[in-house]
Amino acid sequence: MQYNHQEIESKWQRFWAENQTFKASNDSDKPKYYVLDMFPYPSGAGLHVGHPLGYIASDIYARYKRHKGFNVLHPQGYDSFGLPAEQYAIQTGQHPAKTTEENIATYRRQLDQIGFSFDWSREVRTSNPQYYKWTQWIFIQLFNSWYNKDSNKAEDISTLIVAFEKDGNTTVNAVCDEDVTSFTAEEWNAFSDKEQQQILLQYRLTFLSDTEVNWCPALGTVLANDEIVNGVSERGGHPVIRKKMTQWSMRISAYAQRLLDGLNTIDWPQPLKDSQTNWIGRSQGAMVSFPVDGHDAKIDVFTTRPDTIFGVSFMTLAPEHDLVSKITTESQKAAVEAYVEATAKRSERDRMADVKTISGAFTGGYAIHPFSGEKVQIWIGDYVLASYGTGAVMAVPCGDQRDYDFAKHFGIDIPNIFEGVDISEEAFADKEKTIIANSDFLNGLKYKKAMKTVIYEMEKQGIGYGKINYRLRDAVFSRQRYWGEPFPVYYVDGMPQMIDAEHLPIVLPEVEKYLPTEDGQPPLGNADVWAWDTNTNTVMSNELVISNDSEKSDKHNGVYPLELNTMPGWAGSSYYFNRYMDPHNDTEFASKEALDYWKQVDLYIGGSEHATGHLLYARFWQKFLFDRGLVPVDEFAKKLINQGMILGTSAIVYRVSGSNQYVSKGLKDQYEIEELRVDVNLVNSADEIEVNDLRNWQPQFKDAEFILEEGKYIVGREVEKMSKRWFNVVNPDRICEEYGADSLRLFEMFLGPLEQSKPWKTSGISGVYSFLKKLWKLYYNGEEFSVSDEAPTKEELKTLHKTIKKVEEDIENFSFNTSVSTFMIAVNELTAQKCNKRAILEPLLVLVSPYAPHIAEELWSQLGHTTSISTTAFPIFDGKHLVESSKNYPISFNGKMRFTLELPLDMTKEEMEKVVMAHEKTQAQLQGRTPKKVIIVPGKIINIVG
RNA sequence: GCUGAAGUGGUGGAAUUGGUAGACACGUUGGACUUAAAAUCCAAUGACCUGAAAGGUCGUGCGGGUUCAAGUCCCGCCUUCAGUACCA
Repeated sequence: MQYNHQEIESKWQRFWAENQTFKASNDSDKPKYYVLDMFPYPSGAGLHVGHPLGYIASDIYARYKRHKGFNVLHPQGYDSFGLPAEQYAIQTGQHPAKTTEENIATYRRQLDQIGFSFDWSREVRTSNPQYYKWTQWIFIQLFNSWYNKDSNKAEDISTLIVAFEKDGNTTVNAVCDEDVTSFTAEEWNAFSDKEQQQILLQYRLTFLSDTEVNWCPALGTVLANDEIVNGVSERGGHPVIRKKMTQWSMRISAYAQRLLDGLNTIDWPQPLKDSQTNWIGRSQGAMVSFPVDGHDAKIDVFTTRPDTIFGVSFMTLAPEHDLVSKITTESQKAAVEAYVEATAKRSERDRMADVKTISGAFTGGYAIHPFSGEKVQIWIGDYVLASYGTGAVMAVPCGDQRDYDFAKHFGIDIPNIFEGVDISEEAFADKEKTIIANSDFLNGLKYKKAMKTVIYEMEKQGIGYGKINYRLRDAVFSRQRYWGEPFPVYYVDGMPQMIDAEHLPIVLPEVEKYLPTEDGQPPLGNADVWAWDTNTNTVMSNELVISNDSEKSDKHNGVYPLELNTMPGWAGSSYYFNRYMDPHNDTEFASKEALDYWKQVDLYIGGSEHATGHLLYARFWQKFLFDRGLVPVDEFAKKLINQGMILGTSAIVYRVSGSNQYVSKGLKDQYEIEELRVDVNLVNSADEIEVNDLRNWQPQFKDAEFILEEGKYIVGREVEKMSKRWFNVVNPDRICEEYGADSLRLFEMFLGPLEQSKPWKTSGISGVYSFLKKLWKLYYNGEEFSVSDEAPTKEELKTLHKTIKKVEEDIENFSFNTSVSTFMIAVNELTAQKCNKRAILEPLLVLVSPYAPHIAEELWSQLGHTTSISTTAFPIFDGKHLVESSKNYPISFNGKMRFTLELPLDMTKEEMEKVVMAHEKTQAQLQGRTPKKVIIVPGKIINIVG
């Protein structure tokens, strides 16, 4: 019988589904292991061969862990809210729920045909109301929490109210808005309810604020920093501008330090940790106040080099800084206003692209140096960013290159405060070599000592204080989109109110148009039924409640407007790993028992593109949930692996410019040509394309002429991202049909190291396919299935045992590519040995089964087993039979090489010592000296010591 | 500019972490089987010297170094990819 992958694979996929083979139990005596993939966004294009790479790797590991006796949780679901479904809805009027449903069905079919061991009974979908009920619930918990810097964790807002009632806000040490005003207990108690709510909003972990946001006019929504690439939107590449809007934000900045510290406790790839570290951007320094001459105002600046404060010769404000208009003198007004206007006109992108041009304007105002009392000029310049620090810098031209360039350009003084350093050409920024001079009480001090001294002095005189600044901004949480989680929020008198948890979920309403309303409100403004009735606690018609206008809404008997924004894409993905533990729980997002049992993800596999998005937000929510006692651990994933991308190999034809002639690759240099990408699926493994296939493919080739070389048309190749528009997408359906899922799985692993990006080349799959056929033939020597019960030979055992050893090591190290080679060697050796012995072939199947589960199950059942191979224990290497032929060992004496001996690899230490000793005795006799003692030490060299 | 990763045959990639470089696979070439093709099997395949073999020389981006021994360790360059970017 021939190896028939189609029959075998559909048979066992059905078997696994019917028997719920991979269903995980929340109650088991076995140790637990949680293997998680980043759940996919179900896009309309379906899966291409690049998508399953990480899933295959995690599936191999999950299956391996089951063989090793673990209770494995290996779930899958869909991150099903998102922009593409909504954009499709805008274009076609199709409801996003409908297209999402269809796309999920396609994904599920494609995933099933690859034979993953997912526990589908735990599937989650972020767009499912039963799921986003808990997204809304967590939002409410964030709203009801504040961050206590003394206990260094999030606490219930009620503890903050108690503190306010007792002492006002002067004694609490909280993370809050920067512009909170201080008040006493008496003042607090005298505030109106609305005033109190406004103040509390400045402390809550999710809060409303007028923030300058990244507004994308083309998409009609705000974008988070990580959704912008090079000044344009990540999706679609539309321009992005800065705009002030009232938005929900998440106080992730409260967790900046803990997000940094936590990185030391988790086994994540270093590059990913580095990019999170950079994103959080911790810098240590001081906050210093410079009074403004002649005004009742001061300029606060953050600096990492307070030790250089005596080198300050001017200050620079961001053009958007609040003080600019106030301090500008009459004579400078025209110049300053012109500069501010010019800066506002320049897009963020321009400003970023152009870092060379030095520009700025003098305000005419002066600040007073807090130590020396000297007057220093105040300038504005666009090299100072409004969004970082305080939007103002103290300029030390001798110690900072940008300040230096600015001073040189405008002819400002550059005083030197460093001992023995020439600053005539450039600034001097080497902290380690710094010795301070011309700086009063800091003279002669080195960097570290100067830092301590100056900060101490600042704090003593009330000029400033030591401070740690973070680049990490609070995350904007509102999106002007339809296809996202609605907020569980309504407004009374303009103040946000949370809907009681018992009334969740607040289900996304139907709308007729998915675009923003005419007056610029988010799409939910189009819903007819979108107001909150506090009498019945239900969503009702918003006919009466037209806007957030407080006067109107209050007149309507407790019916209030609901929040019109929806949550961003990362909301639902920030806790889904906890929901998998107990996905059908209707009273909690997961029960305490389930959370305590599974605790955290043991292995998480996904792409590195989520480094500063999902993976940072998820860590933030987990820490928050941990603080509030809702989860048992404060990092959600112990180990993480970034799988590399599988790239496409595009095919290129060359059109002779201005004609309908296409020239083969080898002759293209003789013409002036343009490159065109064509469907890779038309090209064979020799880069050859049939011109008739091309003619039929697209009308533009129909009447084309082809200039061939040796009768063939050869295409050019280019490795790039798999994408429909490059026509280089390879569909896994085709591969599964032609070669089978087991081949696809083996081949994706065989392509190269998991973490690396690598190009797909379908021609290479024949190697793994013929491996499977050879494996099959070990059991089917003729037409009939046959294995013998004879005792294996030493050679056969050697093959088996070295395979066990290597494959186990490989899986533990996630080197799945090399174990595929190991299987091939094993099959070739066993074929050569004509081995058909059960004692060898049965354990071999278990080794192969994580990689190629279908063929393994089939042969396993033909071997007479009635239970699934996935419940079988992984074979154990007995340590005895691994025998290599021999190897030359250099023998050294006092570190100098003396001679080499050929020793078999399976020798014990004692045996080796004997042989080497005998050799040494002979040598010593020949040389007429006394033999040295032989000691085998770990390592490659065998040492003889005197 | 900064941070990180990586440079090995025609190609993807191995190399027990300092011990016979190029495993395994693709591709190519030759052969067997076949009317033919597909499939399958066998052999060769880093470069150079020699008709071939035997044998030898050179070979892991470049230049040095450490070592009995370097793809692997150290120093200095070059190149590619990824992330980040006026962060005070």
